[in-house]
Amino acid sequence: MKLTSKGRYAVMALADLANFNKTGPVPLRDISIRQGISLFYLEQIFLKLKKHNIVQSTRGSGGGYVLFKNADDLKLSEIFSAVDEKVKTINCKRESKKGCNGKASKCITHNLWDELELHINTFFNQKKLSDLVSKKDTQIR
Amino acid sequence: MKLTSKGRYAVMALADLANFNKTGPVPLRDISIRQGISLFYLEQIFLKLKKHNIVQSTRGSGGGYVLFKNADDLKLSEIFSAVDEKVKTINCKRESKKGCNGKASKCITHNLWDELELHINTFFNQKKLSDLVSKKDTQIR
DNA sequence: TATATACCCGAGTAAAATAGTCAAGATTAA
DNA sequence: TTAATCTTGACTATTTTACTCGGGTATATA
Ligand code: FES
Ligand code: FES
Repeated sequence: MKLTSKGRYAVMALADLANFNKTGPVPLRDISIRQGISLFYLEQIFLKLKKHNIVQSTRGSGGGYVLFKNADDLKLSEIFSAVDEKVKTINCKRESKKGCNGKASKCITHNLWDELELHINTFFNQKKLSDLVSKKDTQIR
Repeated sequence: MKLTSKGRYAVMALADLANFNKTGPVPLRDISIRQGISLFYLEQIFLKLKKHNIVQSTRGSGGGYVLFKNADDLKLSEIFSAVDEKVKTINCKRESKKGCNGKASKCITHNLWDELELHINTFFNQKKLSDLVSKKDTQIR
């Protein structure tokens, strides 16, 4: 049970972005250097973030990315779902109808994993990107 | 973020065991058939469970496994740790001292993942194997 | 307009983790 | 003895992950 680097990097990069985009678009190269994440990998990630309206882009020289909404309105669950970091604890082949192994009934552990998934998702739904941004910046405003 | 089948199977198999071991040792073959888990794979899993004193074994004909302690005393966290199903959300190379990428300071997301890990482990610490066992059996006693 | 900066996008690949298999043996009840 | 059952270590196939690459397009600015 672990996070993939895609999810971790996405949150990291967005937290970085939130810290630096007050002065304008932030290029990926800066984030790459500051956070030590491969530029190519970041490109992949930000493409998805853009498609899900989490960031906006400006092309060309002086361009980069900015957050689409305020950091206090951005839930971690949105970020994760944008980059396909899913919480997947159950094993049902067909999620809605049949249980594990194609049997019609649910297995003995099904409800447990369901609860677990709910428990984890609650965490991601409560946490906002702003919870990560350095206190200094938010206090100044 | 997902559970491995080792963790899922371990809990499944132990729940099955808890349901059937009142009459004596339960052979893996029965569990394998009832739960649809490969016998070979179960062998691997139960070896670990035995090493961690979660089950006891009896060899030979009529043998099998029984729970080492009561189902209400057995936390899911114990089961998971026995089969190496770890909750691992952070990326620190050296867990105790240095942060990600070998930098001395913690990265911007470190505390977040720490909280997440705690949140998940709380769930596993609260849940007991007995929470999975069918109500019928427990009501009879 | 030339040039550098930056995003855009689809493929491809190497390494790691996972899931599952197998063979040969030891112990015990009947 | 024989069949049932656990014991152990090693092996392999598959899947997932993490990352790389190449060849674009758009835009600012000198
Ligand atoms: S987890 Fe859904 S039926 Fe087993
Ligand atoms: S997760 Fe520990 S320093 Fe980044």
